[in-house]
Amino acid sequence: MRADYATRPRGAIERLLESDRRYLSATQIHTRLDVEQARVSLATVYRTLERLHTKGTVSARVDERGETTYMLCEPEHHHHHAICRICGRVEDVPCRALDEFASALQQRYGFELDGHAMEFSGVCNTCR
Amino acid sequence: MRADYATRPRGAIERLLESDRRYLSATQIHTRLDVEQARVSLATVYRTLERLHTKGTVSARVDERGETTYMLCEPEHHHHHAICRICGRVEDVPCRALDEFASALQQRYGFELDGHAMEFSGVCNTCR
DNA sequence: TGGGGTTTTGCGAATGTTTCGCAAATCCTG
DNA sequence: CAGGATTTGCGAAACATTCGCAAAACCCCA
Repeated sequence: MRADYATRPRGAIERLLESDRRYLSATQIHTRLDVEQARVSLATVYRTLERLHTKGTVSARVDERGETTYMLCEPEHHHHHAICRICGRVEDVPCRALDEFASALQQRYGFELDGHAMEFSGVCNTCR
Repeated sequence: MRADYATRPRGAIERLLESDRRYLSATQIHTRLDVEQARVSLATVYRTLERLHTKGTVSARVDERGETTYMLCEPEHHHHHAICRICGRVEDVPCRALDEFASALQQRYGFELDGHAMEFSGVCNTCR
C-alpha cells in the first residue's frame, strides 16, 4: 500500500526544484515546466508539492500575497531561511542563538516555546 | 480630501478587534458581527481591515492555511508575537536580542538584514 | 436642522488559488 | 508483458479576495 511511483511529472518537478534554490509557487513551477516542454498539469504540480512537503523534503511558506510557495529543503537539522529581497535566493541559517532566547521567553512571559519560524529579508552577498 | 468617516460598520469592526487580542480572519470577523446582530458585508470587513492595516493599527499575517488574519497592534516600537497554539492569544515580545544576531548574519553570510519576522508557537501561561 | 457633495456600503459578479472526482494513462512486480 | 495499484489530466467545485456601481450613510456648513 502507499507505493511511490517514479513518474515523469514527478521527476520533472523535482529536477526543477533542485535547480533553483528559492521559493516558487505552484503556478510558477507549472509555467516553467511548460516552457521547457515538460508539460505537467497544475493539479499534479499541487499534488506533488504537497506530497514532498508531507515527506519533509520541501519547505512551504505563504508569501505576503497569500500564495503558497515551495522550496527543496533538507530538514536534517533545524534552521531558518534568509531570503534575498531582490533575487529571492535563500540562505540557510542555523539557530543556536535561539536557545537562550527561549529560556528568557519562558522566564519573562511563562511562554513555553515549542516551535518557531523566522524569516529574514534583506539583500544577499551577490545582489549587493 | 480623503476624509475618514466614522461609520457603524467601522465602529463594529474596531470594537470587535479591541475586544479580542488574537489574529482573526475576515470571515471570522464577519461571522461574529453577524452573531451579535451587527451585520456588515464581507467586502466591507475586507476594506476596513485593509484600511487599518495601511494605517498601521492592525498587524496582518497569513496563517498556515494561507488565510490572512488580522489583529489590533500598536506599532510604536518594533516587536514580535508569541502566539498560543491553544487559545490563539498573542503576547508581545520586544526584540533587542536580534541586534547581535543581525551582525553575525552580516559577518558570516554577508547578508544585509533590513527586515525580519518571527513567530513563536507554544503554550501560554494561562493555558498551561 | 437640513441640503448637498463626498465617502462608504452592500451586492453580485469577477478573479485567482487550491482542491476534487473520475476516467484514462502510467507504472511496477512477478 | 499482464494485472492490479497508483498517478495523471481535465474540467468543475470550493474558497478567499477584489471590483464596479448604484444606493445609503456621513459630515459640514449655511
